[in-house]
Amino acid sequence: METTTKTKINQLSEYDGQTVTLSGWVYNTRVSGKIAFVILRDGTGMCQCVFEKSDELTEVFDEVKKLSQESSVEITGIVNKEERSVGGYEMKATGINVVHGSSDYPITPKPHGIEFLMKHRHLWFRSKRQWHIMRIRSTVIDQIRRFFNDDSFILVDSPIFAPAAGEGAQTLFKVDYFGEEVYLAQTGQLYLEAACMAHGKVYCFGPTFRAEKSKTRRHLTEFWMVEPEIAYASLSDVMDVAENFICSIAERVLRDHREELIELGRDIADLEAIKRPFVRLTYDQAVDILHSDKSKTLLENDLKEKTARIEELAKNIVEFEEIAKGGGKQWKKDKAAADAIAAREERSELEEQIKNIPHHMELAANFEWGSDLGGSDETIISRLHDRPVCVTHYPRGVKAFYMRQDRKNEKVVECFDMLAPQGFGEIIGGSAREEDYDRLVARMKQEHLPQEDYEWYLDLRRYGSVPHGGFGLGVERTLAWLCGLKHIREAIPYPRMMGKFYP
RNA sequence: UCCCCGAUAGCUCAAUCGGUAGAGCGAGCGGCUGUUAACCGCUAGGUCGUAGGUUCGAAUCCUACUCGGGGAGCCA
Repeated sequence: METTTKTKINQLSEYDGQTVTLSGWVYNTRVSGKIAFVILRDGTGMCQCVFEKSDELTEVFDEVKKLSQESSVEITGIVNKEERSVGGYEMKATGINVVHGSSDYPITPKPHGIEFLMKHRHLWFRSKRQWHIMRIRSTVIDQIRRFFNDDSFILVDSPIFAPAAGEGAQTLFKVDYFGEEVYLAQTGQLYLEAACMAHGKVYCFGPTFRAEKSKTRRHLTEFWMVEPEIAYASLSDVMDVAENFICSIAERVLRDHREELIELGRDIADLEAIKRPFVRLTYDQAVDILHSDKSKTLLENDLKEKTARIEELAKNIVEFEEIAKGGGKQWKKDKAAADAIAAREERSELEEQIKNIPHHMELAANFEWGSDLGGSDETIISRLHDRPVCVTHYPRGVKAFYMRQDRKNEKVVECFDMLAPQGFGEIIGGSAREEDYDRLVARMKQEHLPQEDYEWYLDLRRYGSVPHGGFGLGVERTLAWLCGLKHIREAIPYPRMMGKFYP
């Protein structure tokens, strides 16, 4: 094969009419008697390469006919604008070099089950949907760094091996550290507070580990968290930063990935609504909402809507199955069968949700001041709003020892949880930190924390203590929310969940 | 820790009341010059998750176990 200019698929518009070479992998092929279409992907996009059989190209054509999915190839041809083709450009191919012929690629263009896909995560990346998600993840992470770097935050990463267990030791992973017991960190915050007193504005960004025995669509045992910490900041200062931060991520993703979001089925209008001011509620107000008719009505309507939807689905399923079993085009039958499966899945999901609604109503109605908001309570609050909601000033007892006691109401602390809208739930948790030595020590005693393990932390209150605060944002939950993913496992390259660590 | 659902061809799923194991995709072969999950014809492909039990007969019923999915609690 002749060598020509090498280029990438996302650069093709610059080479209209020219002969170039693309290097990539075969995504799909459609071969007819004398014409063959090869969808090539090269990491930057997809391009349809068209091979027409002619006397000069007989050998090439025969080779193309045998191409299998995910073979790696270099294809040379003339670039031309083509409305019928996916990216707007296609290639009239004249030559092909098969770098490596693949055979029996496991992931076909037809649907697969989640267990199978997870076992093939290393290959699943190549599929279109996963490809979009990973690109958006990369942008989100870039924007996270950019936001803080542009605002003069200093990156100070915290250790992953952490000595003291602190609160919630049962959710930490134990590690043997040369014969001593240490834990995988579940936050870098305490370390960051120290760095904050040196640099003023700092952040850390890395993986974090939770040994929670949760098997749900919202949980990972290993996930990424970014945590900023700011000196001389009040709770409201910290919330301002958090709100600007979320807006900047939403804007950036909308700017750079509108097409991908649409392909993922995300409602763009929902994301465009992510504008300041966000809603701020105190815990007391949130509790009032839970007790109010508004919550009751929401859930009652929910019950009605879901019940109606189930009836609709039942009808659809019958129709789909009739089409699938009856005569007609095979592809129509295939589609109907696939639709029937999807409808069944949606139905069983709705049934599960309906089953939980009475329980959620009860939880909300009987919610007692002093306990933490549960998942269903958060869902109610966030569903009542079309932009993120910050719930502030939780009771002291349900929050961590380092959170700043409200001087006007000592029963609560100056903290906030940011809930993503439309029922998605918590993506940020943050607070002002207790800067007063005596109050902090008293609180540690209440929690039975061994003071000797925290002497270094208390030093921060001994030498030039100032009001300060920060928050932590879960990258995967944020990405899942932005992309409208049903399950968090798609938001991280190699998900680690309870009982799952392959590949 | 608790509750619900599932396991049949490489993949996704069928199999009516307990009566000889089926289809599509993928693979192989053949056909087709504009396909978009292409299409059409043919071929190969099975220890019905494991171990017991009921029965003349079990993919189907019962029990236990294993693995997977979802949810509760807990959490970002």
